[in-house]
Amino acid sequence: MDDLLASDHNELDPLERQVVDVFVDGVRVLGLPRSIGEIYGLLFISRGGLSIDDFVERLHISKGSASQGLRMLKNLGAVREAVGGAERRTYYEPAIELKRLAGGFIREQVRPHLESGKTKISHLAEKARHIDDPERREFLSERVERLETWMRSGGRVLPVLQKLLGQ
Amino acid sequence: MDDLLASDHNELDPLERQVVDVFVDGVRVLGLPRSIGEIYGLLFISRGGLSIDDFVERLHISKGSASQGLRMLKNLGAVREAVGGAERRTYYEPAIELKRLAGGFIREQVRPHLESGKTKISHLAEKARHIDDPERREFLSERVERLETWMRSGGRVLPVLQKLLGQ
DNA sequence: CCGACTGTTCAATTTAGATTGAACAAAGAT
DNA sequence: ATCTTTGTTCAATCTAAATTGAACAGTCGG
Repeated sequence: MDDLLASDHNELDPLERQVVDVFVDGVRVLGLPRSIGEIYGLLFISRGGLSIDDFVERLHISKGSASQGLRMLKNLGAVREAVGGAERRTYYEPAIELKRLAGGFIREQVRPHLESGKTKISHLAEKARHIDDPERREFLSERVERLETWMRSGGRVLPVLQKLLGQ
Repeated sequence: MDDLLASDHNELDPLERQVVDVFVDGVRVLGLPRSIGEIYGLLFISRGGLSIDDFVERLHISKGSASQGLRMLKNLGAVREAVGGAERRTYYEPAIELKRLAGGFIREQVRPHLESGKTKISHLAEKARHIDDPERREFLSERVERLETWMRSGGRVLPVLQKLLGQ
């Protein structure tokens, strides 16, 4: 609307760059793509909301990357669309409560794997039960049972984790 | 020593394959390479120790992969060399206590990142303190402080995690 | 209705990092 | 001493996944 002819030297200043890098590192540990870290990191040290084009210009990433990254971050509950703006353009704000971030990650990335793992393992348990050779059956059943114990431990740990991270 | 002319159809049977796949999935969630999951998975459902060539033959991976994978697994405390063998060849056995596995992963993969993160963030905090514009300084300091809080939470959670996973 | 603006999609490309395999080192066996 | 057996190293290669960007869909303004 205003600032026609916006000049294009919106480079990240050194401090911003460093914060973004911290998040890039952070998400890599979690197995998420770098762009996710960059986008969330930039949001995290910016006052007010940012639009897609802000990410494109300041991080030098493509519009496609920004769009997909923001979608994932929304799914993780790490980002929300700013409300109330009478604008057409949508602005994004970061969720900055660790509890919420951890919760989203657990819900979207951890639980699904845990669940599918449990399923596969219970199929394994069934198969193991029908092995002919008794020695082999016993051994494999014991190991599969151990896997089941692990999964249960995992399931029990997650809620505690979430509770502990809510301060 | 014996079995000269060992025939080479040591294919994984379906149940073994499935167990290995569970571990392949598992390690991917943890951000570790597939070969790590294959090697550990095969050990996990095998009685007695396995040698490097067992992994090469049965998993169809290269000797290099097996060697590097076993090294990483040793560092993680997930695998140990079998003792007592009068053999030249070294045999490997899996550690199957979840507590030990989780402990190794936390020690080798999580803590280092957490520590380096803490360092970077305390540098950031220092930098933020010297920003001229008071509004910007206040905002950035608050955000960096929040990062420090996150790191502390992370640090506090790990021991609890380890305790909970020890049954 | 048309044109400008905003955001999404997905096939093609790029890239990070996992895997390979040949050369090498170490340590027995003969 | 030489050959064999076992395991490691690391530059080259391969591959899975992230990123790009052009085409597309939707929507608002005039």
